[in-house]
Amino acid sequence: MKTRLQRVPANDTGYKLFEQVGYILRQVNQRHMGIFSDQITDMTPTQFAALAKLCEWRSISQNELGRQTSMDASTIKGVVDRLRKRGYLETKPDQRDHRRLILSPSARGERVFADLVTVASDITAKTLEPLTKKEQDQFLRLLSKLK
Amino acid sequence: MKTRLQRVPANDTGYKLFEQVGYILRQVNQRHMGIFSDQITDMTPTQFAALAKLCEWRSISQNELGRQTSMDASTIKGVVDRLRKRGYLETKPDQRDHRRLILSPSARGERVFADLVTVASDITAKTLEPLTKKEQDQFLRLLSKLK
DNA sequence: CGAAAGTCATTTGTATACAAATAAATTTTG
DNA sequence: CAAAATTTATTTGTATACAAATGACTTTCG
Repeated sequence: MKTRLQRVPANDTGYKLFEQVGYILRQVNQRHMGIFSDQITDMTPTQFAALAKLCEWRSISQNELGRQTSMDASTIKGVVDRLRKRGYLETKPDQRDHRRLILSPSARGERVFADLVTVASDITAKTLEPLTKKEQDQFLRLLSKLK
Repeated sequence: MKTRLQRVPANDTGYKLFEQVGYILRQVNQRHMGIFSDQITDMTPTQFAALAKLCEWRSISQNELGRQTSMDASTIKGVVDRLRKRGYLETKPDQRDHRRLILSPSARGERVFADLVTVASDITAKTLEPLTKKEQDQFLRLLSKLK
């Protein structure tokens, strides 16, 4: 049996890290992403969000897709590059506005997305599982106010 | 006046991205981190969490600090390296267990943390501002259940 | 019209975040 | 005790996430 490190904080600073909303948010997010990657192994939550919006819009510029999914220009670029590399979307230059890159889902992208919609709902359900149905509604209502 | 891109989704896939908890969580987290970096410019939320726990424990191994702050071994390593480089903490090898790296806050680290405690509470308050006091309690209670 | 301002996509740099592999040290077990 | 299992820290690789800078293009405004 080894001598263990101290198991109890030595110092009560009066600051409770565990009560800070940012810290709890981070943990909840970690748990959610764990559930996500258990159920969907070939795509990240961010990639899925981008693909979902793209399937909804059918045709959209890269930066606009970023705005629609709350990703800044450099983030959405990386996400789009990876989705393209895996054949989930196609790109073409905009003929009217030569700055823009127009994105569309590939047939494969649409198929994969359609197959994953149900799974995505399961993921949300599983994430909210610790709450009763009533609490879930309440939580989502309050959470949405904090966007 | 230029011809604008389509402003409305072309396709109703029946999938509501905006109702998925993971997506809203991400947005709330983004807003929170924005508030954080407005108020605390010389440290990230993650670095602050690590420093807070370190000031509480006074002396703790690197991986244990990671567990206490929900960061895996490689994440906490990077965070600790950056805090050390900025003089917020000191490291020394453990004499009893030669695998371990013992961390302690520097005098500067403790001073900076003490100064930031109030600001951190302001950040939490600001993050929760869209909710009434009653809703805030409710929200934190439900959020904590989802850790 | 033409200069100024704004937008789009890209690049670079920094900082989480986690998986997987590794080496060294320690603990557990047969 | 010695082999097996575990733990610790590190390294590598991939993927967000955002700030800041840039060049190309478009829009606005005087």
